Amino acid sequence: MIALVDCNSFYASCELVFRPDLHGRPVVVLSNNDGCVIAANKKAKKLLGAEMFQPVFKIKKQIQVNNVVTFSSNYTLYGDMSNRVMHILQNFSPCVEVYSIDEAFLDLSGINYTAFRDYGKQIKNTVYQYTGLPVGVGIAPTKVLAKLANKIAKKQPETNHVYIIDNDNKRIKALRETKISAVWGIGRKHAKRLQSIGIFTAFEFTQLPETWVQKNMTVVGVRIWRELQGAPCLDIETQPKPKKGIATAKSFGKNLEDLGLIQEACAYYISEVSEVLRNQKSCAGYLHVFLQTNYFSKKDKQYANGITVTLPVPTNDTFVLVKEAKKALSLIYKKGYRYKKVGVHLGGIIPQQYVQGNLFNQESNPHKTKLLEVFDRLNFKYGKTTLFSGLVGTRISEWELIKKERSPRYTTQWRELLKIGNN
DNA sequence: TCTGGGGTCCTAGGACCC
DNA sequence: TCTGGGGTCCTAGGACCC
Repeated sequence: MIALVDCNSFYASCELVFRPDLHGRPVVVLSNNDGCVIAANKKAKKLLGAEMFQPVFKIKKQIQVNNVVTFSSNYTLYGDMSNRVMHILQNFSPCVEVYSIDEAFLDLSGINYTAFRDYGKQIKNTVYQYTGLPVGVGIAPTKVLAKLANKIAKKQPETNHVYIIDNDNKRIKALRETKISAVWGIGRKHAKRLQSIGIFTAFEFTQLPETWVQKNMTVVGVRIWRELQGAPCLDIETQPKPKKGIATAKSFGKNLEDLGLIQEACAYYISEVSEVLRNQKSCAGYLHVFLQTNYFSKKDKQYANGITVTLPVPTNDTFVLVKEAKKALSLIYKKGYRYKKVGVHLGGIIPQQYVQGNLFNQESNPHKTKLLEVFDRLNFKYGKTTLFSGLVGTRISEWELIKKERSPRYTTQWRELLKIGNN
């Protein structure tokens, strides 16, 4: 059996842990640049309804009228809280797959099936006791069914946030009650397609012939189809696979026209992604850079372009990558536009130890490798921008995103520790 | 005025190899 | 009428996830 543990309204819950004064109030968390709502607690979902994931300016009124508390996103906090949760879960199974920032699959083989209910409760209670975060637990024979069980645990209060599918009656019942669009792995397109041929529930989907599913939804669909019938096709992946691409692209706080500033933002993103690259001990073979104007704007002239640079030798050296990125950017930059976003993407990623030099390039410089190690260590210990390349510049506030209402980084910065009392 | 960001997997088709 | 057969690699596009 497999358990899926999922934190409820994760971002909003993280904020509430440190703001008990807000309990019972509607709370939402906003995207980068405070543009859209990306998370909401139950209360806020109820009040804002389907409108929820709209851009903020469109639902400003409802937010005010309903007295909704808004937070800018604080990924440092969410990331750290997530790590704590995942650590706790390791105590409940030697085989844990961290599936996303707020959910994990646990292999429960070896646990007696009569004990699942207690075990699920224990997981839920322990996570809550240690972190203050509420979770739901779904237990079933396959991943897709565990996802489904988790959904039921969340929706039906009488389950007390733990639901188990451990026999065929329960499985069929769950399938009948689940809309096809709510099945994990079936997105908008396939849902529409299925509905058009009269398939509305997960159960009806399982009644389709396998050949139809294979033909119209490829092997991906077949796996879901089988898993819904209780046949496991998806393994639990304990070891995170090294990333095949690492990207970052963010809107600016305001539109930029000046190439120099855009290059500095780009250099900053490069230092972020190359750090990730070094962390997983890989090198990138190519670099893609793109920039674009604000495509929502009706009055601005529009322009978007991107360029891919193959690196002479795969590298994870921030300085080399920044230099290449800046050069590339100057090739696609056109004067006279108001740019909204720049992005970088590292690809062609291979393990560090497989990097081959080429005839015209020196082997990498050992001093430089040491230097980058020191970079990463200091920035890990004292915060992201303790040490940075001069190519990034010091005008970050000119392009940085707006985060008006970011909460303190309670758990990772000494200066931002939660204070209790008046002094 | 204001509109998120970062990933994965699969398939088909083209270009190429011997 | 019949025109070889078996591969790999790369890319673009589509679908999905959180």
